[in-house]
Amino acid sequence: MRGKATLRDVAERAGCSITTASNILQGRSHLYREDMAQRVLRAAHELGYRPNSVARSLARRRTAAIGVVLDPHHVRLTHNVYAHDVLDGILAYLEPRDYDIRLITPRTNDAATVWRRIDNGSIDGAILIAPVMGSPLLEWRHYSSLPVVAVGSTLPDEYLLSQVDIDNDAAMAGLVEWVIQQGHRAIGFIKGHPLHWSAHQRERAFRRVMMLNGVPLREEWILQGDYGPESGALAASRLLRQKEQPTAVIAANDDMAVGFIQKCRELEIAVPDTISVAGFDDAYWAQRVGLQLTTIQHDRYQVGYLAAQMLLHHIEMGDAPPQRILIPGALVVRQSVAPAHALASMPTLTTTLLTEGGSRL
Amino acid sequence: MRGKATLRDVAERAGCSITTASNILQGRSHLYREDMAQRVLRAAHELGYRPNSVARSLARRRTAAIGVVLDPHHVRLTHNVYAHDVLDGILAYLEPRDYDIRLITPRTNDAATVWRRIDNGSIDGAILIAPVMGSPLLEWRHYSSLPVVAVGSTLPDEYLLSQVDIDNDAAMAGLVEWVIQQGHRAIGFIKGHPLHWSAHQRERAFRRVMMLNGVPLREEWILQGDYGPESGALAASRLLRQKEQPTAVIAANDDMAVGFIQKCRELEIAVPDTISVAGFDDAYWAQRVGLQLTTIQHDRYQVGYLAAQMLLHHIEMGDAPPQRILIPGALVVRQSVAPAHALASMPTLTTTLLTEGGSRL
DNA sequence: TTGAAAGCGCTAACAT
DNA sequence: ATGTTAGCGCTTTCAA
Repeated sequence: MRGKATLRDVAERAGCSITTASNILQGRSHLYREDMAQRVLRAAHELGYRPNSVARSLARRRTAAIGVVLDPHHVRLTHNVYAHDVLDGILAYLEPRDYDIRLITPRTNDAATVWRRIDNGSIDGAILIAPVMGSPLLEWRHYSSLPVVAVGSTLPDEYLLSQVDIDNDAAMAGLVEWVIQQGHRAIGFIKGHPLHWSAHQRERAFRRVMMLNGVPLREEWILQGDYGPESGALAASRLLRQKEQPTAVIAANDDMAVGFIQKCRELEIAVPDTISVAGFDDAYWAQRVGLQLTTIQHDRYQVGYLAAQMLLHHIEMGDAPPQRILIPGALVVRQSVAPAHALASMPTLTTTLLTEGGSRL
Repeated sequence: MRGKATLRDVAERAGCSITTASNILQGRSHLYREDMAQRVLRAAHELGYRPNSVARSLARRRTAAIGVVLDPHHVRLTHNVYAHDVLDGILAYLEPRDYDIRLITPRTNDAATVWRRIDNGSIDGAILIAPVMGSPLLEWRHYSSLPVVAVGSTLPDEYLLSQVDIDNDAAMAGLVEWVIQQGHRAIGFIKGHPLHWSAHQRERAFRRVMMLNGVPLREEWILQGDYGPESGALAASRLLRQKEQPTAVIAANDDMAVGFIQKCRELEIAVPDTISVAGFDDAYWAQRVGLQLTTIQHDRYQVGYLAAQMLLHHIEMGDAPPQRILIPGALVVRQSVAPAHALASMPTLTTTLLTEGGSRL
């Protein structure tokens, strides 16, 4: 009963060679006589035989395991809402395919150390979760020949890294456009963490769409944040202290938007009546805690799912060229953004949207 | 440079036997002459040698990896706030000790299948995350001889399972007592998911303390929930439709409390003015989204950390007898519970508490 | 239709 | 102070 029986035991009990037992247990019974197959199968069952995956990996030279590596920058998994959903998607794809998942959370920035941990022969490939700028994970090519896919960071082509991510640029562009169409001309922005590519991509989209629409960019309304709720609150106190204030603020993610709104409440500034606030990410809680945040929703689960699929593809194909998949987001209109003036005319939308399910931009 | 160099290559280049190379690379250089050690180390470095952990595991008969197994009942990791924190604690303990973590999320309830996946020789022990009643994970003893620690479920002794959990009973008792001391005599309760031991433990504590204090238990105010926010909302609509209503409601967790409060807002019932609501768990968002939930805080991270520690202990000690660690919670008084009547006298507290940091009960 | 033999890359007695 | 040898449990040619 106990995980002790080896293939040799099975073979002995079935009265055959180890090879035979191995073949039959791997489903190649058609090579043998019916009764031989039966004997082996029965012996294995009676002994409660379970193949030792370590030995198998060694012999096969593949482990049927992949690594999920969290960038050391993201100290705790917990507060990384992004990672959970992605992880779920990864698991959903890999579990039925009998792949094992190793969770790797390096605590150092030394690339050699990091990669020694990752590529120690125990996995066939790795998914890198949201590598930030300067991350040791990006030095991949120097230290490893493992197939690798990055998720949660849309990296410049130079990195030659396969990646799956949400389309930050398009989604933010859609959001900004929509806010402008709500009649706002005085719009602030709270930037994400400067080490995240997504922060820059979202900001760039914001600036571009503002300019394209001839809406003046006021640098004093563009504040640095770090994707954390506190930084949103801080931005609020900074912004709301200024003499002139925007009628709407777009935060580069929901956490900051929530922090911002909290601070507004403390200061007794009405959202969205006095100031509109939009977020980005559709974080789990943002929708259910009475904030009614207007935001961008995207399918992080899908990101993980596709990344796993892509990785397996790379593992099988050998050295396929790097690919990039960007998944579109959807604008979710709730109640944290109001039209700029009651008098403003409602312009025609150029993007499709729903009032609470979300649709593709 | 590429993960190809084997120990044999190193030995060859250093001009020594494989054994020598192995010993030196494992830190036993004191057995050899200074220059031998240097030669080996240099050869290894030049070749970019990295030991193959699979081969090492096979030879050593231990893998230096542990499994973290999520009960199949918890479909998605994502929505299991509990799991994140625990996982963080586990990682924090194991990562520095050079243990690998395998994440296992069985999708079936067939115990044989589940355990075939878990105990396939690739881990030295497992941490079972919140096994529910009837979980295949609990059939452990029939299928595996792996050291195992359960977290997030305080199981009856019969299971002979080592476990680390929060002290549901004591914490809920403290909370209920405190609510009563706020002057409430009409108190409702929303139960957790019936398959969770914690749900029963929390309910039992509620009932006990109510009786002990001579506060009448009204069954129509004790509603079934399932730990999800929607079930809290549902309970609210059911409860608030009744002719007589409690002045306070204790939910078996924060998610349900949040759902409850949301529904109250929809129905324009003031919390805590008309009805007080207390939660349990101190979920990440409950504190920051303007709910100001009075709740029980506990250190889930610590649970994970201690569980990992306990597991390693079991792995080293062989078959130590099962242990149980219960971590106390702390009452966190925020603003979702008000005194029952302005006129009620403030009773002396029998538990220590803080108004926003929380302290041990 | 079956089995012998040679590994996979490393460790660990046990020599020398 | 260093090397020889025998595995760990399984897969996989290659023969028979």
